[in-house]
Amino acid sequence: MSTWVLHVDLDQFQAAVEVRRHPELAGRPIIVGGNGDPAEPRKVVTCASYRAREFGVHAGMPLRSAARKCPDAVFLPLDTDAYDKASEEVMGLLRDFGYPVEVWGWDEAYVGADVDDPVALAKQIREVIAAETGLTCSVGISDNKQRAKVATGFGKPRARGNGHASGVFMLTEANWMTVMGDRPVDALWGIGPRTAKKLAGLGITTVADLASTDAELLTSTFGPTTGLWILLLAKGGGDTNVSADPWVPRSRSHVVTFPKDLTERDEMEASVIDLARQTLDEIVEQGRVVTRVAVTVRTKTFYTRTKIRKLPSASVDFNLIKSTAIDLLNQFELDRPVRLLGVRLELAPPTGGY
DNA sequence: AGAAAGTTCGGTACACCT
DNA sequence: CCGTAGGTGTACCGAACT
Repeated sequence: MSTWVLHVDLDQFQAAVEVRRHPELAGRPIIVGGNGDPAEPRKVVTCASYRAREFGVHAGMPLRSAARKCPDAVFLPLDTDAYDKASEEVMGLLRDFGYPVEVWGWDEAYVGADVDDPVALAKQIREVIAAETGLTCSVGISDNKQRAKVATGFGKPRARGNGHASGVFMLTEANWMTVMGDRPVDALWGIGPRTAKKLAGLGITTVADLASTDAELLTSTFGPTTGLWILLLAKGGGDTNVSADPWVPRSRSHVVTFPKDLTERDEMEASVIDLARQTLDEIVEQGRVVTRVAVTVRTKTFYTRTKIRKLPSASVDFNLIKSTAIDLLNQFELDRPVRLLGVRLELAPPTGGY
């Protein structure tokens, strides 16, 4: 009996939730993002349905670009409450299987299970979620989280050929190098464009290249932790622990991108105060306390910097947090138009009892 | 006295998801 | 040449402090 890690990932989550409550939209290209206005600048696609992706639309793309590529799409605003609720439905069903469930955002979770037939379990999970919620998901199976997540990608509808695939893919020691060896390093979970570029500078471009690289070279380039970690990832290793403990947020933040850049300091201060107020209200509601305050500024030129300050002691005092945030804001030059402002509150660990 | 070594803090880079 | 959101987390580095 082995311990398996299943990665459950809902397909085109936000678009699927929208179709579920607006069945007449089924089959149409759907683009969820911003306030649902495709003409709105400075907003991006949060989720494109598979139908919309056929037009080259994908998450992170400016809404206006998406509108150009797919003018007939249905554009919808984000409805976070609806996604929260749908996510909870799914996570509840997953927990009902009786295995530890580690929730990873709205539409993903890891399930740790000691079973003889993880494929059968994966199929059951897909069936139950589809039957109970009308939402579809893909499941990746492995013995650690990173490899399971990579596996899910091969189970996704786009990766499936003409209706033959099950939405389940298993990736283990047995097929890891065969499947992954020739793929670029950024196919690994945790290696993005920057790290891939740095690796390319060392002549390392594929997963097999990376897996056979000398640990010494990697640690001297990426530091002791990251160097060994990416080597482990390339060999198919990863984090094997699935924890059902509830997630405890370390911070809470909000940023706002202005429709038009701000040039007046008064406006900037007002915005930072708003953000601080909103963020503080949310963390107070959750019974949390602030330890550090950070302010982010992004200028017209996309130059983005954060300044951060520790409070003398943990606090929920709005006046203190407000004045700290304004101090931080005033540490910036602020001589160029400001595109975005953000406030992040870092939180003390929750105190034990009640 | 001075070096060494650990801890805290501010700041940055980068990663992930939609 | 155009346009590039929002949210959260970890790693690392240098300087200050101990």
